[in-house]
Amino acid sequence: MAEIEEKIIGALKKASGVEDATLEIPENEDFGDYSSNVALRAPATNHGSPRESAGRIIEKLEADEALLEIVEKVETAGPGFINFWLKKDVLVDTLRQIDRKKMDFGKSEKGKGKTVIVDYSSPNIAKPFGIGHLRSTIIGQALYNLYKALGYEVVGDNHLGDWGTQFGKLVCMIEIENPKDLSIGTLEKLYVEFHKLAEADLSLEDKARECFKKLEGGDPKIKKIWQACVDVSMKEFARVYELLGVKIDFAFGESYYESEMRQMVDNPKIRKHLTKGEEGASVIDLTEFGIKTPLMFLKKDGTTTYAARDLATIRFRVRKWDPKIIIYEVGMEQTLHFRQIFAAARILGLVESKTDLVHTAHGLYLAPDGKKFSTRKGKTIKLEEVLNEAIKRAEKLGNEKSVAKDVGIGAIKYFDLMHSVGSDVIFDWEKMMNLEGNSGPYLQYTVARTNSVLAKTSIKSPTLHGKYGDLNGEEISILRSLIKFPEVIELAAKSYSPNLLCNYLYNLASKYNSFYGKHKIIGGENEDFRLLLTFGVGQVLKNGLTILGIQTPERM
RNA sequence: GCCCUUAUAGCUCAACGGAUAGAGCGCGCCCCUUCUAAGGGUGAAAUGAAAGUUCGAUUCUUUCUAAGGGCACCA
Repeated sequence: MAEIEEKIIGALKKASGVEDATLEIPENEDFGDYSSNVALRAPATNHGSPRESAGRIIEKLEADEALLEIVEKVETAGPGFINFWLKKDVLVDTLRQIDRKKMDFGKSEKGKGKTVIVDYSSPNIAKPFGIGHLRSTIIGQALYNLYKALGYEVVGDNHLGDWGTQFGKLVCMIEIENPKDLSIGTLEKLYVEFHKLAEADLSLEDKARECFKKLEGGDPKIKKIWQACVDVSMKEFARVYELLGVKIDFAFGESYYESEMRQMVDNPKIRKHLTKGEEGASVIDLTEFGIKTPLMFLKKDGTTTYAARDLATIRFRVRKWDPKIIIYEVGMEQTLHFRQIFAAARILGLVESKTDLVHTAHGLYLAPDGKKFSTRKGKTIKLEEVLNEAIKRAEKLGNEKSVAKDVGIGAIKYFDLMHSVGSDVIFDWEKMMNLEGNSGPYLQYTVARTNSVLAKTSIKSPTLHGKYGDLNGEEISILRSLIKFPEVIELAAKSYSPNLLCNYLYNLASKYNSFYGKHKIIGGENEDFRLLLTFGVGQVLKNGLTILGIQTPERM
């Protein structure tokens, strides 16, 4: 736990004289529970070889009585690492803590009093909820939960794409084709149709912009069509969110910032930064931030851009929540856009330096040919189809309906989250629905397995009475994993990388399953201890999966 | 043309500048008279190329090659 780590670091600083001494958790368990490279890092302050100075540091550490209460042995290894092994009692004490804290094990108060805004999901109105929005929704929700676990005030905002020229395009097409119904399917067809026609008829783009200008000007007829599009889309999205089990605190959407934008344009402090670009648009120069492409604030016809809406959003959020961090869980194709937005926000003085602006820039789902899915050409995969297919496959394995839903959705979510945020993911039906190996269902299955073992005993909540015998390698290895759970949560949040939590949980589950296959729990030696260990593993897996937004069925 | 990102096993992905580069799928073999075989065990198999920084480089820097994304009136 964190206290333990701090104690060791404290002792290490005293013994080595290195002020910024750090500890790491070695991947290989032969190198102890914690490891430090202080002896390697500062050859200037030490004399002799790294191994020799490591030896001197260890001598001092071995005389540190406070340290010896928690550490069993300290050794030097390799080129001069100092490795620490924790006492068994300290490791076993983790189980008692898990038992005491239950769902709260792993949480902390580190973020108390600070607010984090997570901008995520943000689908576009009048387009189907595609596979492309899965990453933002799932990763965003995981980040939301991670920061919440660290005690932050967290605000989730679904920044709906419900404004802009795309509606001009749609209104245009609706006027041309005059369709009988405005279902999402029709809207999508019209959107694709527009781009097909616009290739031949260049005036169409201008016409769409005109329509958008009317919408921004408040034309009641066009506003009505717009509202109908929004309503139909929201109904569609609600169904997907329901399937995913995702609830987002707010959904202000881009249209919400209309008046905010007008205020900005009228504000002289902001106005003075706007210059006329080559073709008559109002732009903000960003060269002082090393960005050559100026940011377009207003188009030449005076209508607002996506960028203006994002800046207005920052202004609003800072005023309303005074956040420490604003996380934009948005794909990497918008990297330049956010670099511009963040720079412009500083230039316009919308946000102070105490607030971090973060763009996670996740990789995209690519079609099997390695290319981007295109909404303009209507080439997307609908998320709902993917989710329903996953549920169907889970049902085939003999699960009842509600369990099949948890398992199918769990598989999809885990597949998404296990990839490092930045890398592109090739969409593959088979891999995505994987129910075996390193997968969501593997983790869920392991939890169900611990439940099943515990259900076989008459004891309701296992406790450790008195002494426990010698621990075998598998047991120690599991304990070492369990103790690290809180640190993993912190690291995953800090680096905006839910995949680190996935790795950890998979590793823990696989250690437990290995132990399970090798040793008898009920009726075996150390039964009390093993039951408590089983309970601890189940609880930590459950806590971790909950943070990832994955359900854990009791049985499967 | 300019900018950003990526390159690891047959495939899909991991690896705070650290020690023997980990998994899953696929392939080979083994384990249900034992607590959930959606499991376990075991075998073969990888850092795009070349320099540099460092005690130590998959990780940092430079060049090259390849792929993906972006570059003002889409969001």
